[in-house]
Amino acid sequence: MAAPEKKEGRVGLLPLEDAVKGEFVVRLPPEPSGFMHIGHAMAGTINAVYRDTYEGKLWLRFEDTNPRKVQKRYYESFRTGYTWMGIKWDYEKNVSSDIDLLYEYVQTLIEAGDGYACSCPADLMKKLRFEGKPCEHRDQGVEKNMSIWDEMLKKKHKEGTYVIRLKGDLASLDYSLRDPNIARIIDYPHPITGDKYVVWPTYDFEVVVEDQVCSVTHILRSSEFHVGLQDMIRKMLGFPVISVKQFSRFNFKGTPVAKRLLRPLVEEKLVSGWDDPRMPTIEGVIRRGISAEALRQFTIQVGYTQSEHTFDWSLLFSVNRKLLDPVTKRFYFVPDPVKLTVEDAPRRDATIPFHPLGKLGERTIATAGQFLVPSSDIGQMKEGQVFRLIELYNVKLVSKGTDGNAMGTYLGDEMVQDTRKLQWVTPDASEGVEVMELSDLFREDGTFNPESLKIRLGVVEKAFGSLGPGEIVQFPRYGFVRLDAPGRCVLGHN
RNA sequence: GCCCCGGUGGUGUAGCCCGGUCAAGCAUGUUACCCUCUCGAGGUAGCGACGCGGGUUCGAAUCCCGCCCGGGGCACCA
Repeated sequence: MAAPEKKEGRVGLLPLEDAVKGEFVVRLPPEPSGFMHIGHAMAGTINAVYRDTYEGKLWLRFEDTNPRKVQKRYYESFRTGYTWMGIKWDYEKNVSSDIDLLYEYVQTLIEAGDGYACSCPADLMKKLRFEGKPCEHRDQGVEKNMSIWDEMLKKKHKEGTYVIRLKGDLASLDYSLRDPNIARIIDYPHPITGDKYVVWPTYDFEVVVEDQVCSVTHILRSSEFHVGLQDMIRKMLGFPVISVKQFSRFNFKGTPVAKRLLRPLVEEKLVSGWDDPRMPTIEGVIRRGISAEALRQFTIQVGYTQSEHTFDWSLLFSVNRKLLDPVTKRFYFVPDPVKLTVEDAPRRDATIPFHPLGKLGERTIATAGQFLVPSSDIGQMKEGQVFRLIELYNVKLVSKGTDGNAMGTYLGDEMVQDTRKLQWVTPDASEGVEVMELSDLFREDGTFNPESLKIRLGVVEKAFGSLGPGEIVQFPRYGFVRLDAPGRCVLGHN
């Protein structure tokens, strides 16, 4: 009888039923108003993976239509972030470079009687929209609208005085369709275009035009935008329908991505900066020791859905660990060390491979009975107990000692079953190191977790000093760490 | 208040469109054992879920209705 087949889970992202190979265009639409974060990276991965599967093209398009929010350094954050992720985009543009084109579409709508200039105060308009009533400007005529529009472009009106609205559907139960704003005056220098423009298109209008201009065939992005409104605008402009697939935000437990929550942490110096390893920014993720490949594989594994979700970091860590395990060197790190003197110890030069499979080279450590070992191990043992110094020899604990001076006696080289094994360093071939131990930035109740960073002091073997910043190794019996700066590591996970 | 979208174990998902093969798969987590000179990796086994209530049906995680809960939208933000 044949054994029952083992079922497999989903492998890769679900296919897009309406995608055609070779005729597939997607886009990454970041607003350069903050540093790129892990959610951008995951959404970018999804788009890039589909681009590859359907042999299409990928746009990197900066949605920089609010000069008050946009900053130059953030454009670069996304470029370097996507590059780090291994995401290659086929085309790049800034929406701010298409302003004249966008003006033409605004004008077309006004001329067609679909748009009008409105000077109602925001709160009045809000009230009217809520009640479904037209404002006094709605039917003032194309000529009047055109002359105001011209004046707006000629900078004759101040910010906050006039906007261009669409004649939407005042009766719609979807309130966002009730005469939405498509262009407004923002008198503030733009990092790219300077003070050339003061009239700026709003997102929902601009994105519809840009997707058409970029020949986008599929929209795959997180779900904080209104499909209905964009469809309405698309229809008014005579653009074909585009396939939209929305997915909800990628949240990680204890690590929100919202700038509103993160900025105070930076400003109040509760974290070291936007690149603090506890932060969800790409810089933070890198410092945590997560590899781009791990993030990529993780994204494909979890996929995307429309339901709310909060990933446990352990899901990502597991992927990261499996990628790291076969390629990282092992170095002995002793947290909270205590001295151990082994009596009658033979002088021994221990040659130990950097990896259990022996493929990453080896180092030799000279020993003479003096060691540093973890205080927690000594604390947990009883006097008289036998343990083993890994790759070296057995020791019988004679005395735990007071003030961190344990004593032991040499008990042979032969491996003994079921003995505790301790990593060790020698006092004269080791150096101090501090390790940043991380946990959730925010507690369950949404407040900052002051315990989110703990500094563990310890000593690491001399050979570790040959590594450069950015390298990731495993400290056996402790975890995978990334060398952050000389003398400082970040514990990514165990 | 109104509109839209969701609710599968501790966590993330597959299945739902086209009802039976689902006494619900995979991953993560956790427990035990094996392996390993790491508390890592690998192996084996166990644990653990269809939001609630009705209905249709021989049969519902899948279809219908009501309820509850969560998220998003209703900006001169994106």
